[in-house]
Amino acid sequence: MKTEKVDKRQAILDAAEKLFCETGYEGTSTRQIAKESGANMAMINYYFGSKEGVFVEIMNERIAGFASQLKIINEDKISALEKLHKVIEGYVNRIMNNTAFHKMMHRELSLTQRPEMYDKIKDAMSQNMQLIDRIITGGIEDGSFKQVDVRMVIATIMGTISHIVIAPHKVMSCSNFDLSDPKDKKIIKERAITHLQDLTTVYLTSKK
Amino acid sequence: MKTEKVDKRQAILDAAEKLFCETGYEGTSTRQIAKESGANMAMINYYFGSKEGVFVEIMNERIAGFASQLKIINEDKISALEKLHKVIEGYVNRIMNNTAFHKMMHRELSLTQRPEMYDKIKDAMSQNMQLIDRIITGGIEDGSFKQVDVRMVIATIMGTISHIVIAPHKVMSCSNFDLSDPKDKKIIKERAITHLQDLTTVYLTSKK
DNA sequence: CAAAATTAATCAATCGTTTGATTAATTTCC
DNA sequence: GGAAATTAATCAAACGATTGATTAATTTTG
Repeated sequence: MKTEKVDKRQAILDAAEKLFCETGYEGTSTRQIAKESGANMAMINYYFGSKEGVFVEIMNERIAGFASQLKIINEDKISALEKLHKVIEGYVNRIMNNTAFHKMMHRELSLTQRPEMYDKIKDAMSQNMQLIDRIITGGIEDGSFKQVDVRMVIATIMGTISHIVIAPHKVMSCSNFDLSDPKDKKIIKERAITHLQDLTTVYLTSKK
Repeated sequence: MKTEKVDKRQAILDAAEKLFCETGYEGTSTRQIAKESGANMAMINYYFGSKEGVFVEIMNERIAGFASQLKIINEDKISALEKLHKVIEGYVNRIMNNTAFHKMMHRELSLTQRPEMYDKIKDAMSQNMQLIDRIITGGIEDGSFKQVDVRMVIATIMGTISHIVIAPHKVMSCSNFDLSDPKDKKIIKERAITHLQDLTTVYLTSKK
């Protein structure tokens, strides 16, 4: 029995995601998607209505998966700093395990073309920021953190992670790291986590 | 005298840059560029050979302008921390005065399609990183900075700025900031500079 | 006038989508 | 249970529209 014939619908989604990540939405044709997935071109419209329908489906799936993971942390009975460290670890892992999609998300965020998508990504991002905001603000209020520009600290946490993913790897590190190599990815992940945890600890708990 | 008839060539470049920023390279047609610039379609190929020729021209101009500005700083006879603060200020100003182009650059960086462009952006970014690297490394060597993961600190500086520019503004700040409003832009710029200078100071010069 | 700039018209290629037909699977009915 | 009817999945071919590019003719300019 071959594993070949699984699900044409899913094959289209997989191929489309890969191509969208690599060459962008406008840069990917339905014919490429059809060829890459092994499906007939008509199947794209049959299942998803349109090319944009495929895109929306992909983004919705991914965003839903993203949102569900992080919320429990803020309810833990641990210190604000420990919460923040947990969020950093979770965030780094999530993004660096989905680098291609994360790039695509950022690309979409910098376009004005598909407002529906833009709003969806914005909302998802907004939720994450609010979560971190509440943790830091909580830490400030209970005196364990000093007074800081909370939104800027959030920009630093999220921005650092994004930059590591987006910037070319040979630029990031002096040696020849490669994020597609699982071994190197693990090393970079740990460096990122260590750095951000250290940075936030020093910055948020330093005296005066 | 009308300001109308200036330079068709430049009009094409201006229109193309605006459109490329708004809707991406693949998402912009030569006909749109022609209409927006008031030039005939054939003029695009007449002056630049091809659509990609226009794009390359725009990127080259911008990147050249970018690279020329920052190098003097490292030769100043000031402390490593002061150098770093100057770099941060210069970097924030440069990027936040060219948000549209910066978004486009990042978009291009996340695609695999135009290797020539990719390499060009990579090299420009690499130069900037090396500059910052030398400053921080210098500070560590002369004992004014503590031992840190230099490349990660750079990712934090650059990533923070990028995130402020790329992330939706209503998400960044609690109130309704708008980067296209010069007044709000100035406020955000100063917040960003203050934050990053404060952060690097605390982090790089903290004891232990 | 000659060179440069600009135009409208046109090109082949590709785009996303739709069509009508065919096969495979499922449900309905006697 | 088995023929008939219905639905779902798949296909090759073609659709009109748009793409980037080019032509040849015309206008502008020095």
